[in-house]
Amino acid sequence: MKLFNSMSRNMEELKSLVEHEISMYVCGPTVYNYAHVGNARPMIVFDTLRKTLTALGYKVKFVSNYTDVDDKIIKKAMETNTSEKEVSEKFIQAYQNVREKLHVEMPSACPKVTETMDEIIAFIQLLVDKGHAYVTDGDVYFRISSVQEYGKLSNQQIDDLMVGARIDESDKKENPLDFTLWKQTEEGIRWESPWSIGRPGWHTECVVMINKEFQKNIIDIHGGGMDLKFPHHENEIAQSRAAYHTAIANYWMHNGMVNIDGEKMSKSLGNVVWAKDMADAIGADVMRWMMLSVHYRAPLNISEESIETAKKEYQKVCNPLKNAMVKLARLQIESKETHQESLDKFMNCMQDDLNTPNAFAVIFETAKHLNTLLRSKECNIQELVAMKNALMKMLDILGIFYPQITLTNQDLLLFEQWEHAKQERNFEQADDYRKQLNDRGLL
RNA sequence: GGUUCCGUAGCCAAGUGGUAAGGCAAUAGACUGCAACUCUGUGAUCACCAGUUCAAAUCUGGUCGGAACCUCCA
Repeated sequence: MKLFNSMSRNMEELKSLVEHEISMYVCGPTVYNYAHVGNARPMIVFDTLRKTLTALGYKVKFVSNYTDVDDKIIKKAMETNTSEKEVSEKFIQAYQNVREKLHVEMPSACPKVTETMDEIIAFIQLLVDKGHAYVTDGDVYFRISSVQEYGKLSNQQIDDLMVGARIDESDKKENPLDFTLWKQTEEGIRWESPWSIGRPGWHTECVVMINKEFQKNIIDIHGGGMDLKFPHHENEIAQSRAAYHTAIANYWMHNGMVNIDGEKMSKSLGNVVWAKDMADAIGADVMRWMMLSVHYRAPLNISEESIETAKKEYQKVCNPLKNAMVKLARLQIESKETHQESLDKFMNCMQDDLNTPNAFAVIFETAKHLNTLLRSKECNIQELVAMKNALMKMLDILGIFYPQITLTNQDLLLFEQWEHAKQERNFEQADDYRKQLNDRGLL
C-alpha cells in the first residue's frame, strides 16, 4: 500500500508499527450542527481506506472523536436555552445517523472531550511540568519555541507565520503563535483544573485521545481535512513532540475540500448542504460514487451535472450486475468463484494512494465484460460468475451497495411465461409479464 | 506578503520523462416485436513561452489564470 504522506510530501510505502495491524485516527467534528457534505467527504474517504486496508488483510483500529466542548456548542446551547450536553448529544446522534446512511462503518471508538477531561488536564500538566507550557492568569499556553520543527507539516517558517498571526490578547502570550491549552472561562460548561475553572483548547484533545485509545504515543495514520493541517495538526504534533518526542503519527493524510457549484461551501454564502439531505435526495451509493470518482486529495466540486453523471454511472454498473444475478439465479448457480485478475487490477489502483478514479475504470471494464458475456449466445457461465463476484467485491470495498437478487418460484415462473409469450409472439401478454418482472425489480 | 496545490477533449477525470486510461454528453451504426438494457466506431498533443534531453503533458525557469491555508471551517 502506497500512501501520500503530507508530512514528507511524498508517496511512501505503508509500513505499520505492528505487522498486519493499522492504527488510524481521523479528526472528528465539533458537534454544534448537522454534518454537511464537506464533513461527509473525510467520512467516506477514510472509511474507504479502512475497507481497503481490511481487504488487504490488516486488522484496522479506527478512532474518530467528537468535540463536544467548544465555544460554538456553548453559544448554541445558550441560544436554544438548552445545555451543552443536549446540543452535543443531539448532533452526535445525527452524525452517527449520517454514518449509517452513508454505509460508513462505525469507528472502533468515538471518544468525547467531556469523557476525556481528566486525561486532558493531566496532559496539560505534563506539558507545564516539562516547560513546554506556561500559565498566565489562569490560562495555559503552549510554548511554540520549545519544540523543534514547528511548521514542518504545513511547510511554513515560524517567521512567515508570525506575519500572518493575529495580534490580540498577545499581552498574555509570550509569542503570538502560542496556542491555548486551557482557557479560564466564566460562562458555559467548565471544569476545575489546577490553573482555573475553564475549558481545554481544541488542539489538545486529539493527542490525548490517541494516547488513551491506542495506549501508544504514536500511531500509523492520522487523517483529516486539508484545512486542519494548520494549525490543528501542526499543534498536535508540537504537543506530542513536547510530551513524548513523537510526531503522534507516521502517516498524515488530508482530503481535499468540497465545493458546491464551484464555490466554497460556507454559511455566509448560504450554500451549505447537509449530508443527510443529499443522502436522502440522491442516495448513499450515488453520493459515495460521486465522492470517490475524484481522487481524495483533489478538490471536489459538486454540481447538478456531477450528480447526474454519478447517477448514470452507478446505474450503468448495477444493470449488468443485476442481470447476471438474475441469470445465475434462474440457472440456480451459486459460486464464490472470483475473477482474481480483475480484482487484483482494482486493488492495485486502491493500493496506489487510493486511486479511486483508476479503480472506477476497472469497474467499468468489468461491467462491460459482464455485458458482453450476457449478450453473447453461448454465455460462458463460469466466467460470468467470476466477473460478477469480482465486481461485487470491488463495490464492497468502495462501500457502494448494489441490488441483491433472490428469485421466488413465482419469479422463475414469470420469467418462463414471459419468454414463452414472446416466442408465441403474444406481445400483449409478454409486456404484461415484463411489467410484473420490472415491478419486482428484476429487470 | 508567506506556504501549498491546480490549469489535460463540451463536461468530469487518470497519467508525472518514451509517442494521451476511463466515464458523462454528442454522433454514426448494430442488436431488439416495441421499449429499456447493451455492443461497436468517431474526438484532445495536455494554459502560454523558453530551456534541459535522443525523447516532456510529465523536469527547470518565466508568463497568464484559478484555488486552498496562514483567522480554532472536514
